[in-house]
Amino acid sequence: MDDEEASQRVLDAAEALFYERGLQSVGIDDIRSASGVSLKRLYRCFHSKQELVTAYLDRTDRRWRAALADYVRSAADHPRDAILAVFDWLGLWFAEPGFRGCAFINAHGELGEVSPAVAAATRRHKEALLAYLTQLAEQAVPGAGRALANQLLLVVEGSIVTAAVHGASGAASAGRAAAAALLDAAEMSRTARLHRD
Amino acid sequence: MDDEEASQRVLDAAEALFYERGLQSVGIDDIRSASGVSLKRLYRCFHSKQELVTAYLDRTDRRWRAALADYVRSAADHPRDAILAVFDWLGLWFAEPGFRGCAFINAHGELGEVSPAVAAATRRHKEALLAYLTQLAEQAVPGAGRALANQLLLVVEGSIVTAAVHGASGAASAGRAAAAALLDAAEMSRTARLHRD
DNA sequence: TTCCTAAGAGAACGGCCGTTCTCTAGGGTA
DNA sequence: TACCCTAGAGAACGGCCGTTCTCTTAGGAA
Repeated sequence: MDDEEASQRVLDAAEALFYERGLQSVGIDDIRSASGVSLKRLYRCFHSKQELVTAYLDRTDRRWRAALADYVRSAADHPRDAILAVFDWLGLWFAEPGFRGCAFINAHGELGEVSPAVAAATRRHKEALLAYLTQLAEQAVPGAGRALANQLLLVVEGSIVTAAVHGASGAASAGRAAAAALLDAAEMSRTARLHRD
Repeated sequence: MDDEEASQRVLDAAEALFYERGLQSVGIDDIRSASGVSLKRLYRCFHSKQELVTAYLDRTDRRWRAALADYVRSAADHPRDAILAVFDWLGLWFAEPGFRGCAFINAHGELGEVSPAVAAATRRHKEALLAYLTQLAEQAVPGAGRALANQLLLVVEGSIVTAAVHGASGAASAGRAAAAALLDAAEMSRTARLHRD
């Protein structure tokens, strides 16, 4: 086993444990025994727990956003459907066993004030999500994308949090319904704007 | 200083520290020195850290919901305004120095899987919030309160999370705009329903 | 004043955690 | 075979944390 594979194994174990139990509740030794990588090699690949946390958050960010974009791309042809497909994907995610909300919101709530690295990773993730939603919203309602995306972001975050606390039931479909209503409102105000000018 | 006053001081210190830094980052000794209450008395008033965490969450729940309801009651006369006033109050809260999101979402993200007491307190708080929103929504759009409240809850949670991560800017006003659009949609579908029947 | 109670201060204890160090064993090379 | 390098296992270390215990001191009752 070379360092590359060891890093992957460590990161896989860290992801599972950090996401399930939180950052501080998981010790390096838990990750060591779950990954089967020796402590010496673990510390050669990741120089500290902090570095491992950062790597966990970064990889989760990339994978999560890629999975969302892949689903939306393959599930929707029209811009409006793309936005609704976001909530379909959320529903699938919420129903996965072991779903426990947004890794970034959880990490931020736990260590956002204590660890600047965690706060920065969370901000990056949410800004990238907002940028993606803005792109979808701008395609659906040209000229109103920014404002609509800001609202959609709230609904997405709210769905995730509510699903995490209450269980999956209904959070995704309520989010989808809300998104549809917000889309309608944005489209209506756009046509009104066009008629006025 | 009697036990009653000591309990209050301890709870005040615990609230400030837990909310700012999270549950696990704050030690009993931090609370002891911040409150000026001796360790012996502290453990007489609260038999463990867990009990103190629970007391902190319970008091925060009561105070937070009372502050929201008081503001809404005094700021709005009509049901629709009451719902919008929720977001005005959120905007004031977000702007407070030291705002760091929802104490329950933070606690749940940190210890929701590890501590059943934290998970239960979070669920109670969010259910009470949903009940309150349902009551407001039912007054605003009779017959559609439940569905509207589910959507409003998502927007409220999303606003809080977004304000915590991104800073206060805009989360409350975007939430207010989204709530207005959702209210409009619910009212429109209600009048359509009335006309049809 | 003398005794008793209770409270405060903080030492002590057991345990865990992140990180480093040591010791041992094994595999490649001459 | 003899040597060296590396990696793994896990002990060791320093530090913190929740909780309990001890010692001292002050105040009230007789």
